[in-house]
Amino acid sequence: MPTHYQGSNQQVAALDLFIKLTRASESILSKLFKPINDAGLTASQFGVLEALYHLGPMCQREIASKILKSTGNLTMVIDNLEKRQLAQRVRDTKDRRMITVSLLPAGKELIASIFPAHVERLTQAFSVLSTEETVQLNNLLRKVGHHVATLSVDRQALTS
Amino acid sequence: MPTHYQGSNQQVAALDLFIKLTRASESILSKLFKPINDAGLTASQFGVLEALYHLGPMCQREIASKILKSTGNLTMVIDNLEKRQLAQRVRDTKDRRMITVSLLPAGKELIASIFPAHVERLTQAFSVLSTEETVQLNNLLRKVGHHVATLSVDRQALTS
DNA sequence: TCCATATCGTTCAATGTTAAACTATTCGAT
DNA sequence: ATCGAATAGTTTAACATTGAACGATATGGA
Repeated sequence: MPTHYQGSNQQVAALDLFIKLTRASESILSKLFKPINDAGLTASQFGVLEALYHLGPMCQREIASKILKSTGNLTMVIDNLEKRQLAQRVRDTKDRRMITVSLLPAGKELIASIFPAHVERLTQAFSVLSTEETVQLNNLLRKVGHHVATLSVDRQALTS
Repeated sequence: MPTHYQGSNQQVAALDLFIKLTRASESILSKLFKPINDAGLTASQFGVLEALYHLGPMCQREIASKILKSTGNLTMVIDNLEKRQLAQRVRDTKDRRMITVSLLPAGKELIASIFPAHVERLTQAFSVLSTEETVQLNNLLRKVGHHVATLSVDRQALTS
């Protein structure tokens, strides 16, 4: 997948790295969620169930921030989980703006039955890396991630 | 962002790495495409225009394989580009099943005006890494990417 | 020539996704 | 106490995304 762009070496390297990063991520994601999709869950639904399973009941805004989605999106995803009796909404009595979402038995069973195999596949996927390489990758991603988070305001203003 | 899961060290490390990888990818993607969205293009539209810009006219199936999307999806994205006079469809006269998609002047101008700044932001994003670190990250991602691609058939059968 | 098969693109149904406008509720400052 | 600001969730419009079914076209072999 060569980059068809004539720029400086640094620019070509950045484009190349960007493509590799997103492709690796997408490739892992699609392979990983195939069995989950086959089990009848979308990635978003899985994300919500997993959050509720490991962190306990939460309001929708909390879930949204955990899985990095908009609250409007959460309304739809949880609608679909409710239709299938996998989760439930309970209006908070103290603060009636909030709705606490929790797993129903069917949802708990489902996520409990799916999650271990998911982790196993994930472990398999990264098993090609040595312990040291894992640490390296972790550090490099953290470095880039933090840097990009920093860029936001200044660069946004400069470049738009 | 701790992992709330009790598994083996290897499993916890894999989960952690997976989260970092996808978050880094998503974080870079969202920052990077913000200015492009502001310019009135979605990520998919940008992807199609960029492919046509750097690789020349192509049929929809080729575009789909370049940007890793389904052909059904391409129909919609190109519909939207056509509506805005950014690209055009031309039915192939030799093989009437195919449609060659090419840039219209407005599309060419738009992508030409957007792409350099895009590359610059990308370069900025990765500028936090040294040349050596860039090579490292590249190699690690290639390693994982290739391995995951390999897993497909066997694991899919085993785990579903 | 004719037919089975493959290929290209479209359509459909279902779900996801966001930003923005909106409703209901709460909270804080005066 | 009241009113303006903030917060939680919903709705809407527009676009994305896929898999599966489908129509049109091409191709190769009988």
